[in-house]
Parts: sequence; structure tokens; C-alpha cells
Amino acid sequence: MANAGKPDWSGCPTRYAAGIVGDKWCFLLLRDVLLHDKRTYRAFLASPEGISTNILANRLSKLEALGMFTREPDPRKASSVCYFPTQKAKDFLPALLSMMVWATRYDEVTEAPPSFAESFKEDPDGTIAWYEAKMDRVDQALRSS
Amino acid sequence: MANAGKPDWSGCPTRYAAGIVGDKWCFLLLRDVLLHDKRTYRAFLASPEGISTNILANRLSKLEALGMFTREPDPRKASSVCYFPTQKAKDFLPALLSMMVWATRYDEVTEAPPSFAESFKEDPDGTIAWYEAKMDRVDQALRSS
DNA sequence: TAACTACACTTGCATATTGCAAGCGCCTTG
DNA sequence: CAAGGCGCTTGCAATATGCAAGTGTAGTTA
Repeated sequence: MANAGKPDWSGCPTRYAAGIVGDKWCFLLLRDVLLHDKRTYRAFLASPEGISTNILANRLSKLEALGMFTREPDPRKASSVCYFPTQKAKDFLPALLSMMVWATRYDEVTEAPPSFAESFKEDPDGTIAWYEAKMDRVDQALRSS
Repeated sequence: MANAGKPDWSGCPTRYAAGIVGDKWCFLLLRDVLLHDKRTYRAFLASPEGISTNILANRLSKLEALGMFTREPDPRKASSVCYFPTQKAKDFLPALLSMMVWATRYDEVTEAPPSFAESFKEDPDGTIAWYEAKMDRVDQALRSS
């Protein structure tokens, strides 16, 4: 695996973050959960980057082990499964948005509208709160269905 | 290689960031340059995570190709080499600090003092400026020696 | 000036991780 | 009770990594 799950990658904050987010698939799964409201295996699998199913299974259990996701039965269909972000994952949102601002600036063919970076710069807390509220709505709706 | 260097990993800001920082070694090299004032091959090699020399060479050229680092002769010894951060790399600092705040919160054995997260939260721009100024001092001193 | 050293990589090779395609067991649905 | 969807698991070839050793080029020393 992409090592760095736990042992001795603690201590230094950057190294700790690198141990989780320094893997493109974990990084993208975090995006899917925090920004794109994806909660199921199928949904993750359908992301345009094309993760393969063995890697997806591996990363989902890694993220669960790291306390980023919880694995729960799907309220809509008991045979199915949902992955929900924990508080630890939700708290990663500001860092994710910061990286998106940076990427928006340097990716020549970015699909992000300029308004995104502007609104984050003008009111970071408000932007974060907006995404958090959206996430909470999604999760509450899903859980109580 | 960890793929995702350029082709079709543009567009989505998260994917663009994942293509660069979604690799633990690139991530840690960025830390070494932005935070720990490292500028030489030897210095990178000496980081406690123990990158191997072929991977280091590979990532340095990747980061150079991505416009994050510039490769220049060492002013102190012409036969030696320095890697300097570009503006693109320097602009990644806010995102890096955000991730460190997150890591500091969730890594049970973090070595970062609580004051770090606090000062960033109280005055993010000031904290960023402080690290930028430090970097600029380092680079200016090195370049004019 | 010939040997020595430091530096920035390369190379070879064993091992680990990935990507792809197929398969499996468990519901649910018709 | 046959068919299909879902969440994985398995096998295998291709790729990337880690480790140790080697290479080429400048300076430095004797």
C-alpha cells in the first residue's frame, strides 16, 4: 500500500498530512465526500478519474481505519453501504479549499470559476460554513430516509 | 511514476492539486523547501523520512517540470546545485499551513506546539507572511553569496 | 599532476503497489 | 426461483519503489 498509514508518520504535521493526503486516491475520495456529496462505493467508482475497484476498497478501509470515514448500512436499502465523513474529515475542508484556490490560480485550464477563489478570499469562514452546511444537509437527509 | 504529472489531471482544482501534492514525496519536498529552508540534493536526502536517491532525482525533475522549483548552480560552489521555490511553490504555503493546523489537531503525538495552530488561527496572513519573509531571506542570502 | 573527495545523479535488481478484468456472495426484485 | 445490482475479492501483468552500488564531473590535496 501507499504505506504511511500510521506508524512513525506521526509527529511532524506535514508528514502526518502526507501520510493521508499524500496519496492521490485518498485525496480524491476526500474531495468526493466533502464537495461532491458522494457517499457510496458506486458513486466513488463513477468519478471521472477512474479508480479501480480493488484500490477503492483498499482506500476506503484505510480512510475508515484513519477515522476519516464511517461505514454504515444505507438507510435506503439495507443491503447497500454508505460512507460518511467524520468530524476529522470535515475539518479538512479549509485545507482542501486552500489547495483549490492555489490550483485555480495555477492550472491554466481550470474549470473553477474565478468567483470561487474570490469568495473564498473575501470570506473564508463563510465559504467553509457554506460547504459544511451543504454536507450536513446531505448526511441528515440520507440518514433519516 | 506517480503519474498525474500533466495530462488530463488539469481542470478540476482538486485533481490538479492531487496530481502534484497527492504524492507523499513531492509533498515532503515542498515542506522541506517552504518550511525547513532546504535547497540542496544532500539536504533533501537527509530528511528523516529517508527518501531514496533515485526517487529524489525523479521528484526533483518532476517538480521542476511543474514549475515549482528552479534548478540553479550553487553560488557558493559552482559545481553544486540549488533548488529554489518558484512563486507557484511559495503560493502553496497557505494550503500547507492549513493542512498542518488540521494535522496538529488530529495527530495524537504531534510535535507541533499548540501555539502554532493558535497563531495561525488568530492571524493567518501574518503567519503566512512570516514564513514567506523567512524564505525570502534564505534565498536572498544564498543567491548573493 | 596524479590520487582523492564531494556531489548529483544513474543503474540494476528484488519487492511492493497498481490497473484491469473477471468472479463471488449476498440481498432484492420480478 | 431466475436475474440483476451491489460491494467487494482474486489473479495476473505492468509499473513504481527501495536499496545498494556505480558513474561522471569538479574541485582539492599531496
